[in-house]
Amino acid sequence: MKPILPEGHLAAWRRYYPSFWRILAAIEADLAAAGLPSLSWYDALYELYLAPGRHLRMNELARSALLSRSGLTRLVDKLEKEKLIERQACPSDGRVQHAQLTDKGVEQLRKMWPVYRAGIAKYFAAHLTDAEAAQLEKSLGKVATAMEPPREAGD
Amino acid sequence: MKPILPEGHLAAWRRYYPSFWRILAAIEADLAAAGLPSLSWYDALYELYLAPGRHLRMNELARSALLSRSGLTRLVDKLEKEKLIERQACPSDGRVQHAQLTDKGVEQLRKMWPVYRAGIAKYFAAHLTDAEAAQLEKSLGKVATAMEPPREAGD
DNA sequence: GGAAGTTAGTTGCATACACAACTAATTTTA
DNA sequence: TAAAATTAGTTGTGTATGCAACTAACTTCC
Repeated sequence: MKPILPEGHLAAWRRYYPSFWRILAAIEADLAAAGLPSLSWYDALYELYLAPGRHLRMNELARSALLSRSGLTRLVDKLEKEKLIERQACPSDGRVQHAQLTDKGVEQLRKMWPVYRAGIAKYFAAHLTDAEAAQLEKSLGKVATAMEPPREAGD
Repeated sequence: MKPILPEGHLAAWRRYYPSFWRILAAIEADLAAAGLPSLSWYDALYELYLAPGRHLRMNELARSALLSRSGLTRLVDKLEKEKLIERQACPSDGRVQHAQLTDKGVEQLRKMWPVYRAGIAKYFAAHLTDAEAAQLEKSLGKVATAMEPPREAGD
């Protein structure tokens, strides 16, 4: 097996990988220090916030929030207990549950965003020029798009 | 709180974040499918491989391998049980343990690398031109360098 | 040199997550 | 329409990880 992995690309990966982990840990620490829940809560709430009607099926939410379905079930349990979302049975398909963002959920997003934004600014954006950010967005956009539909069947 | 986070930088973050998670999940799946251990094993073994004498203190290894000290202790337990590393008491300081890479550990790295490399190539590098990879390396290098010493005391 | 403080590593405990097995509901097939 | 296959979500179980508390060893300070 000899895949095409030029030195320069490997060097990029060797920056990409640890930078992400360290930024993530720093942001999580900031959230925890502010008495706020973790980024996985934010991700799920934010995906619902973006969705039309502010609701998604569990399956869709799992995909957007980068979780397995079982992981999503547990996360939704916690979010529902905090009344940040509500489970709603789908009238047209008895198997489907919708996760519906509540006003309290929107409020939680508003509380978390300043801390999250500050973390992105401090740990990530502060080190990039406008041009670099634009270039990064373009390059990683291609990567992200390619990975987007995490189907199991071969491409 | 109004940190400097221009739109373009936020857009870059919104690509960076999910692209990383998805690539990581794909690579981990490939490793598991090949009957190999996870990336955290690779990271730890590789850091030891790079270190002079192929050994590091637990503390140093925890930092390089992006783990908490307790997490590292548990990981080293497992690596040692597989004889991929050995714990060695430091002669000059009785508190210190060194993790020493064994030949079997080097062998494990050699088994994992082709799968890991193929994942990097397929999920990451394939979508980037040489110029983009170079630019990414430079930009994320600045980010990574800034995050590098994860000290707890305020900057 | 001995008490107090610091440092390195480990262990107890709690949490977050994935995979596989399960249940229930829908769709397909004959 | 009844059986088989598929799909959505949940639950059982195992694993990885972090934080806080702990132990042991070194350093500092008087």
